[in-house]
Amino acid sequence: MSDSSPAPKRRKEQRPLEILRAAIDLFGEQGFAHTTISAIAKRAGAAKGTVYLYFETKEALFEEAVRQFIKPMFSGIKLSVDRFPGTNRELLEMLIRRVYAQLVENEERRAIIRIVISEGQRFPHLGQFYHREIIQHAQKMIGQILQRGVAAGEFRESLAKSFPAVLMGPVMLAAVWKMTFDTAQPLNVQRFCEAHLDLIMQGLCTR
Amino acid sequence: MSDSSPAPKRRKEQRPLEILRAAIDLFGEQGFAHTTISAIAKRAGAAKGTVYLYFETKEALFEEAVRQFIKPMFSGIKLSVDRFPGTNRELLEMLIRRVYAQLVENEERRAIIRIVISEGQRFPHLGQFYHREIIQHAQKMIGQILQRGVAAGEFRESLAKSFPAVLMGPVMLAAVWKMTFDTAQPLNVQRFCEAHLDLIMQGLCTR
DNA sequence: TCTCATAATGACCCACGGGTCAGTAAGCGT
DNA sequence: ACGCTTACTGACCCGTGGGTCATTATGAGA
Repeated sequence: MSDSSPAPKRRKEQRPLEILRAAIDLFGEQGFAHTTISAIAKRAGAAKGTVYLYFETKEALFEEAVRQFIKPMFSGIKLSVDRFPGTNRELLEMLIRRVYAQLVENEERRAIIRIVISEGQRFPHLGQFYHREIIQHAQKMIGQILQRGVAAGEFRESLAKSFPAVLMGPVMLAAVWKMTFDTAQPLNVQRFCEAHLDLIMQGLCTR
Repeated sequence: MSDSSPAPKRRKEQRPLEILRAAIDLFGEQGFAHTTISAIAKRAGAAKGTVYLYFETKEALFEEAVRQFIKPMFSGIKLSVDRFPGTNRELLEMLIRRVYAQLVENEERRAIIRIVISEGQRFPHLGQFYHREIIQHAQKMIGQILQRGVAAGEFRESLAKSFPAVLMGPVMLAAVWKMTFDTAQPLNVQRFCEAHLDLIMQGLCTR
């Protein structure tokens, strides 16, 4: 018997993780400055002092919490580019759909994005870390798909190969929109995604 | 003699504007929570109490400062769609170039964007205001260009007409990149803009 | 059941910063 | 010059929240 929630005292080495979870939730909701250690402790079912048992300072807790949740962001998106059965066009399409599902439609992930943007100035580590863990991998993956697609005659030679990120522009906009303008004008992510795919695949101009 | 900086006491009805300028600078650099009224006052060459002569609370000052600088953002971008001499394609191209120049390359404007994203949760007014003053106008303008372009046979029928914002996605990404990842991997905005135009005009796929 | 190492607690300390207000001094009218 | 209005000042007040630490509670081993 014992444990569960009423009196799960003592004997816990999963405490740090519980605290990190609570922390990332609150930092995402309220930002760094407006989140108190007491609030984090309470949500984690612990006392304030317990937090300081595992983390030196609020800053340290913050950085570790964000890192903890940046790491797995890419694993949800990663797909084996090498062994994909379909065309490169289909692969790119699937990748983009997956990014919308993983980054735009998922509230916790959007919160991470907001945190990185908001606190990027005061915590340059975060921007660098996010770049290393997500952006770089994504760039490489997209670059690879483009290169193969061109070789296979599916894609034309475009400037996008120097800036793979340009393909993901609308994703960033959708994420920001959801966080910022959604009350003013709700965004239908599904249809936005379709418009995005339509645009980058076909372009605007007639020929 | 007199005035200038050493002892510009009293007699000022431009005081509020000086304070707003100082405020927007610091809010942009450090965010809402980390900016102190004393710091704003000091930068404006006034004492703390003076700030409270013109603004009720820190929140009020913040909202007014941001509004003050959101308003003119669109005027720098606006162009007369009706009487443009060139093609719709040229018009769209010029519009996008101008948006990069006004929003991405200008540090103060980027700061506004970061503020709206960062503080959008705690100050929903801001998101709504930005949407009303910038997003809505921009959507209308782009929608108009697309519509005419299709009518003139320059553009194909695309899903972008339901989501004009999708065209501006890469702009948002570039702005965020400059604020967040630029130390990790500097962004060449000029060339990024070219890649963006290339992409949306021509698309990726061969035909 | 008793002991002891240590996980956990929360009252406490104190720096910081939003907001106040009694006092100061700059100009203006006379 | 002399007052009088009022823009302006900054020392002060006090709530908040990061960080500490003496004390308590827990449970594993004897």
